[in-house]
Amino acid sequence: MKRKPAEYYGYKYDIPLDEFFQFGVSVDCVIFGYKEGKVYILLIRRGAKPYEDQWALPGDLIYPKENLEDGAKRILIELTGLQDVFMEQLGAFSEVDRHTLGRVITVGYFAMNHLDKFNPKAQSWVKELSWVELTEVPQLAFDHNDIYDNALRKLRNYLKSDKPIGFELLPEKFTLLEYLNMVEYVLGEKLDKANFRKRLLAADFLVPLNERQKNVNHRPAKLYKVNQIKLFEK
Amino acid sequence: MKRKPAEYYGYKYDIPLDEFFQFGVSVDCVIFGYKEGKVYILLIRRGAKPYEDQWALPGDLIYPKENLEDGAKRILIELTGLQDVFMEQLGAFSEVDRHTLGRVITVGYFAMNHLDKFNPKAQSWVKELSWVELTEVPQLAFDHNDIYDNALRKLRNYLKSDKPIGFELLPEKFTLLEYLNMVEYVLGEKLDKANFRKRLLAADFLVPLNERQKNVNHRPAKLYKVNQIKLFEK
DNA sequence: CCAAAAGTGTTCATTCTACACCCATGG
DNA sequence: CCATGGGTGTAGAATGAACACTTTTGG
Repeated sequence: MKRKPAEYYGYKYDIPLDEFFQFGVSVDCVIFGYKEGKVYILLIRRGAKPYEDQWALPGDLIYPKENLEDGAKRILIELTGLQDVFMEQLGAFSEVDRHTLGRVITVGYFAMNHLDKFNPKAQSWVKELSWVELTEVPQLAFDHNDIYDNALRKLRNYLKSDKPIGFELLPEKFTLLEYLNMVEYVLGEKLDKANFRKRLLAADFLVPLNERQKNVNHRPAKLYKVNQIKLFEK
Repeated sequence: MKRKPAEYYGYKYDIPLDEFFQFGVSVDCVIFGYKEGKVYILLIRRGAKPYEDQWALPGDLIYPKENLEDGAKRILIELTGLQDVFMEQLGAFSEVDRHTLGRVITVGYFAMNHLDKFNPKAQSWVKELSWVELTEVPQLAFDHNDIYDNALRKLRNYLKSDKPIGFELLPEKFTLLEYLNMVEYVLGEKLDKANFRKRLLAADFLVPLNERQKNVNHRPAKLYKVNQIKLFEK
């Protein structure tokens, strides 16, 4: 995109206008995944400087003709093949010295899905890719721990809220207890089973299926799925 | 900030790395102000292209060595003289064609204060400055209406939440009814006076003063101030 | 029959809501 | 005395927390 000289626009800055246009912009994604009772985030081992070989959130510079959301979706698809996933912006992180490559502002994104569907594939620019349990998240490159903390806070708020977005983490069919266990895992606290069931069913986001668990050595639980429409209305 | 050549970092992009570093980054502030029962936001009439002469949120490109928060504070101080005001990030707005000057990503900021203290002063780059009632916000330049909508939603959530941040809007000493009227104005709905008082006082954010209204032709109301410490703890 | 998890019911305390009513001041 | 807003009390409904209990399956 060619720019006209600063005088045209009437700007009067104390440094040349060009120096304002030297920022890089990146997105970094906190991708939560759930499988068999545990919640993970997707981390990469960096294959490029700076912080080469260190663990980091998956992220990338966005292209000159790309907006942030498309950038975030691109990363998600490249690494996981996932499309049409719940995604939300976390905010911008902009400390002057956060990136050694130059002045780079990053915007965090938050995504959720269950892990049953896919095998993440490392791209050329990534040395290693791994789902890491929430309790095991190591020190990360850049300010990525800040971004992660932000995302975890948001996830917890969602799980506690009237609009339990956390369903996105579960497989299509799930039991109420499976959902409860996931919530307890993320919140790090025990909740009352009976009250949890009642509140959840009263909220009317779930549709009971004519299906039950199989091959369990106890009374099989009823399976539910999400009523996407009701969830969206809230 | 000088950058090393792309090869040094091991990046392999399909376009030269320099093209990633041509973004401008700006902040735009939604500054809420309260006076005598009404809530306003501060708007400027632009003195530079693009959108010259149109109404817009006050904002500016951030400097190469400045982070977003400092940029937002700078704008607030330049236009209003206000320092140490409650501020919060709203998120990034990044549509590719949102700015004709070049590729500019903007980050919205949210601030609140009461208007009794100060007279905003237009800077050289601003043709006109005005406090506009919430109900009268016109069409704005760029995507500024989106940013404003976002901010208003946030303000409403705050006023409804357990942590009523809206105190920032009020003068140092205020009556409960004054606060109620402000909340009703912003939410656009009537609330029950008795229940509002009870909930507010139970939340324990307010300190009653040994002072009452003067020269009113009805029973004078007790004045309160905010217990900043309690508010911070929540 | 037992173990284990599914699922229900009941009680009590707390909070919310609606609304009636009394109080203090200026004029 | 009245008008005006300030300020309180209460009853009933709704919600939430704690916990005991019943049900259904596999083995």
